Amino acid sequence: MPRPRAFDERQVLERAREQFWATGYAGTRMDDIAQATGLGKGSLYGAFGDKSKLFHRVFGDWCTAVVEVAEERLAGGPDAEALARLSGYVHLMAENAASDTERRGCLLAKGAAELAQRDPTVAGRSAETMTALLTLLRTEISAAQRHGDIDSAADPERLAALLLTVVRGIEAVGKAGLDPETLRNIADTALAVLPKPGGGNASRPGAVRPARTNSVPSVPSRPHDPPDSAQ
Amino acid sequence: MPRPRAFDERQVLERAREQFWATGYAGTRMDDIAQATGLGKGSLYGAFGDKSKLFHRVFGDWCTAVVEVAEERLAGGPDAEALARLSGYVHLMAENAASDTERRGCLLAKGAAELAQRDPTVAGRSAETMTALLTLLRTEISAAQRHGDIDSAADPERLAALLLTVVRGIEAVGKAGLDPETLRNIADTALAVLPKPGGGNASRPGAVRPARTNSVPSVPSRPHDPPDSAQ
DNA sequence: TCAGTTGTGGAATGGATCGTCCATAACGTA
DNA sequence: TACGTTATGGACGATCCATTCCACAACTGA
Repeated sequence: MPRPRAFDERQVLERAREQFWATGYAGTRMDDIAQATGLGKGSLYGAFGDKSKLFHRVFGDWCTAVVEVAEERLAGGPDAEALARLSGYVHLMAENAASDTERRGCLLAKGAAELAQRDPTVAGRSAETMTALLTLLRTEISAAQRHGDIDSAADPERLAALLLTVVRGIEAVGKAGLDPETLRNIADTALAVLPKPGGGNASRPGAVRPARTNSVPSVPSRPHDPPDSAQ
Repeated sequence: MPRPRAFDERQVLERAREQFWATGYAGTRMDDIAQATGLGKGSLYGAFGDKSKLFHRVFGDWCTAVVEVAEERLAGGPDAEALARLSGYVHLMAENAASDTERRGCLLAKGAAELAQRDPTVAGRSAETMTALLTLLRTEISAAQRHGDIDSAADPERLAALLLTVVRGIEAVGKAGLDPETLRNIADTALAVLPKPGGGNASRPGAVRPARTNSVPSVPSRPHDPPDSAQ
C-alpha cells in the first residue's frame, strides 16, 4: 500500500561504493553520494541510516565480493589444476592492481587503513576477510602439494600466508607508485619461487629468470596499459 | 632581534606525526595538533603554513626515515653477510608490524592510501620511497648472489620487488587483522623461499626449490576489481 | 631602558557538512 | 475515486573545522 521505492538499492550501493572508493570515507560527502545516485538526502538517510552505516554496508559487500572472486578462482577443481588456479588468481589480482590507473587501490585496503583502528566493525570485517582468503589459499596449496606441484614438506599454512601477503602487497606497492609491469612481474616471481618438490635442493637455473623468456605469462588484452601517468 | 621560538620544531613535528598517524589526515584536526603540541594555532600556522603543508612535511620526514632504516640495515657490508642483512631487515619490518598493537600501520601506507590519488606530492614522495627501497634491496640481493647465498640465475630486480612487496604486504595484512605470530612467520617463509643455489637449507618448512610457473592461462574474466558492476 | 620585531595563543570568521524536517508526490487498497 | 502510508528531495539548523586576526609577550640591539 505504501509508495514503492523509485530506486534500485543495489545500484545506489554501487554508486556509493564508487564515491567511497574514489575519495575515502572522510573525504566523501553525503551530498556527493546524493548527487551521484540522484537520490535526495531524505531518501538516502531513510534507506540506509547514516553515513557510517552506509559505509559499513558498502564495505561489507566489497569484502564479500573479494572472497567470492577468490572462491570462483580457487575453490574446487582437480588437484592437478590447483597450481594453475593459484597462478590464475595471483595473476588476476596483479592485473587488477596494474590496471588501476587511477590509483584507487582496493576499497578493503583503503577502508582498513582509514578506519580499522577506530571502527571495530571495519576491523572485524577485514580480519574475517583475510582469514577467509587464507583458508582458500591454504586449501589450494594443499591440493597442489597432493598433486606434487608444490613441495609437500612445506607448510601450506605458511605458504598461504605468504601468497596472501604478496597479493595484498602488490596492491600496496601499486598504490605507492610502482609501475604496472613491475606489479605483473612480482606475481610471476612469487609463483616461481614456490618450493617445488623433487628431491631436495638441486640448483635450478632459470627459476626466476631475468625475464625475456617465455616465463612471463602474457595477459590477454588488458584494459589499460599506460606507464603511469596517474594523476 | 626578534623574539625567539619557544618550541622545538622537531618535537612539534613528532607530535604532529603521532596525530596524523593515529587518526589519518582528514581525521586529524588542527586543534588536536595544537593541543598535542601545546602550541597555539597562530604559532602552528606561522611555523608550518597550513594543514596540508604540515602533513607533507611530516610525511616526507617519515619517508626519509623509512629509507634510512633500510639503509642502516642493508647498505654496505661484506657480501658474505648480505643475506643476513636482508633477513635482518625483513624480520625487523615484520616485527614492527607485529608489535603494532594499535593497528596504526605505517604512515607511509596510510598516507598513500588516503591521499596518493588526489595529492601529487604524496604520490610522488611515496613512489620515490618505493624506488629507493627497491634499489637497496636489489643491491643487497646481488651481493648475496655474488657470495653464493642466492641463486645467481635469478633476476635480482625481480627478487627485490618481491621482497619489497612482502614487506609492504606484511604491513597491510597486519593492519587488516592477521595476528603477530603469523606476520613473523610470513617473513620467515619469504626468506626461506628465496632461490638458493646448490647447497641447502633443509630446516625451513619451505626448503627452497625455485620453480617456473606454468604460465598463466585464462583470461581474467573481470578486467576490474572484485565487485563486478552489473550496471 | 626603549623601540622594533617576531612569536604566542585564544577568540572570531567563514565555509562546509551531517543529519533532520516537512510539504508534497506516488502508489495500493477499500 | 478517496484515503492512508511511505518515498522524495530540497531547505534548514546545528555543529565542526581550517584559517585568520589581534592584542599581548618576549627578546635583542641600540
